[in-house]
Amino acid sequence: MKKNTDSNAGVKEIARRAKVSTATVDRVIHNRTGVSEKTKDRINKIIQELNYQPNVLAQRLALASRGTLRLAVLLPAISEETEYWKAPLEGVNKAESEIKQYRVQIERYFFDQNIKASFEEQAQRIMKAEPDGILVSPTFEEESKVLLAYCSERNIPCVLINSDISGYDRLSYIGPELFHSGYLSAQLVHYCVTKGQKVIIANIAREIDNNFAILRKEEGFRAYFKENLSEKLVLPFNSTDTDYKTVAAKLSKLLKTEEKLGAIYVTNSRVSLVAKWLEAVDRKDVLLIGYDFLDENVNYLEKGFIDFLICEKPQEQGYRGIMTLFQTLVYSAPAEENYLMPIDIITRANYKFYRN
Amino acid sequence: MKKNTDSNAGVKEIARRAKVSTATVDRVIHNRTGVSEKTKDRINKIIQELNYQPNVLAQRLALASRGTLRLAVLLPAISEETEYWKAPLEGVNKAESEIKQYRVQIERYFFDQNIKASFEEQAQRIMKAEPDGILVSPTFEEESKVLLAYCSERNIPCVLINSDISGYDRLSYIGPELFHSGYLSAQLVHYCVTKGQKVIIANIAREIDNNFAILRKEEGFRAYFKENLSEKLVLPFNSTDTDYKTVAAKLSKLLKTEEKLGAIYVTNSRVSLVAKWLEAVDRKDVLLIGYDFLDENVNYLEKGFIDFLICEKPQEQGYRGIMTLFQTLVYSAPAEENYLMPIDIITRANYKFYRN
DNA sequence: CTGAAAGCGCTTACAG
DNA sequence: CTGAAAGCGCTTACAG
Repeated sequence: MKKNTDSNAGVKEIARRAKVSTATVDRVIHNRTGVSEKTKDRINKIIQELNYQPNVLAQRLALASRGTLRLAVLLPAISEETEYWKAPLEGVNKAESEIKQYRVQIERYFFDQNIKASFEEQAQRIMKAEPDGILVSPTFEEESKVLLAYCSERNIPCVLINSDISGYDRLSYIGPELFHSGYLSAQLVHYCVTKGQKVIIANIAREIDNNFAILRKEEGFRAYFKENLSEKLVLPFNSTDTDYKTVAAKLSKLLKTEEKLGAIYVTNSRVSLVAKWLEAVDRKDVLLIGYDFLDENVNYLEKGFIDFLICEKPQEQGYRGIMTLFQTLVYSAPAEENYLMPIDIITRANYKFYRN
Repeated sequence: MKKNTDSNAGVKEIARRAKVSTATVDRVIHNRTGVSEKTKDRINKIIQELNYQPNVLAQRLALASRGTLRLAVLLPAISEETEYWKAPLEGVNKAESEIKQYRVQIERYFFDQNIKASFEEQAQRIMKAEPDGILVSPTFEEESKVLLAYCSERNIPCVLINSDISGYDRLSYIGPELFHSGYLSAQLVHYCVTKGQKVIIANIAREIDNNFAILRKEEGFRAYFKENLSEKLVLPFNSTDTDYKTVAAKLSKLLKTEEKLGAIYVTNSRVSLVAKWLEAVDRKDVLLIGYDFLDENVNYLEKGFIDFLICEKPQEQGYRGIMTLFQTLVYSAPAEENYLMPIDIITRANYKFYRN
């Protein structure tokens, strides 16, 4: 077996040809100081000639002798209310198991989605811990900005997942493009309802007015109707109570005054509440669209009460977030500023093959 | 910085505790012969205690000193007829660039999808070359079986992508689950057409009767109609001519006798031919579903003549195929016998975010 | 059945 | 400004 053909020559070969040591070659490769212009040029020329590609394996292995990299992750806690956040965390775990060889340590912090102060508190803890990189789901805008400012100041890379904060320094945003997510849902509704049927857009969340994700999806949804049908067909439904009983009562009330109901679009993963209600009032004829590949939702998908689940790969968001931090910190690899997730459509017929 | 905490002790630490050399530890780890039961047990116990996890990096780096691994890939050539096969090849290329550090060499062989003999010929060339592993898209069943028999005999791992051959030894099948792909399409049609409308199922391919993929999708499609509507609504359309002119003429003829046409389901990537025809006869009202994220198809998706594209990640099939061979050959990692791809639904509203 | 030693390709602390 | 040597954690050919 040949080795050191041009295509896989290493630092040794370069050193030999340049009549220097591998240490000097290494210095040039990494643009470190302390090499005379003359030798630098000579070495660079040889690197060009050989089309040198570093062996990433060996690089990482050698790097392992350096200190541990500490990453902090700040995510909503998994609550009874929603298991959504399990998925990004699984993604983080998967990434961790892949890179733990390289002495990466991940510290996990959780906050209560409904309590602003808990976010603030955890953010403070992170800043005290001084990690090398941060992954955060910026549920609360103002409090997130504090964290982003801290990172910016100390040059700590910070990746946002699930929702973005504009106008602030961050390494990368990894998550859905919300407008088109709503727009797509409207398109599906359009395909499935008959002329003149009304559509409910249901926002079910503790906070709606500050919930950028919900508002943006609604915008996209309405934009489609404006372009292709009429906004008059869209009936708003808002509930800041998120328990089944209240939601069901409110929906029943709305139903009384509305006979030509064709579809309901729920702007988040609470779609199972509506599905439960549809089951209770025995209305399989109403098209129901909502979010996220959660057990309960899939359950109603199977039964036929949910027609479409929209899903934006939450697991991959966590996974890719960690990997992005890692690549940046270890190899100074450039990161995509906006990594938008695909908008997956899941039905009763294809959910068995879905991979988060 | 600590090292050798229990969680990242290596062979050295094991050797120290067992009072043997690392070579012996290595033998035990890899179940090699030539170690006395007694020391074997002792070492295994320590491995358990320390919850030893090998450092994959170091493993691979050390392995690099062994010979080159030679993989053969047999795929349809990219033709003017369809650019579909570009994607799996790109996946192969991506995998190659990730693992080329480990001295893996990939030899690519291409055959003409329409010429059985060309498949045979290339298969012969591969068998002469005696590669360590094979990735093949088994377009021609009988000829593929010859290749599979060869692999089986010599214990060469073989991965099939895109379509499967049952009853033969192979390491793994990576590709779509065709029945549900057809079934899902029927479900989408069901959502979108109104009562009593007819649906054309269009098979456009040189060979139809031997084309397992097409037949199986049709089965799934019909099964849905049988369960939920009626098979009588399904009109067959077959064309073994794949040029636009012939297809268009045939379609126009069929259209004359059929007034209540609601949708057309094309069982492969030739959907753009039908889209072109719909454009020519100005029938945007007909729902059109077909396969694959090809430029031309996406073009018609954008224009509104294609409504849904079904896509089964062809690029990932190639990528994962190579990775599976690699993992198996290098680490004796177990492979999933059937790795079924998700069935992605792409529309005008989400195609911009799709990632093959 | 077992071990000492060299090697995979790169990086670094130290000495000059 | 430069180099010799050790090290990352694992594997292997060779010697006994």
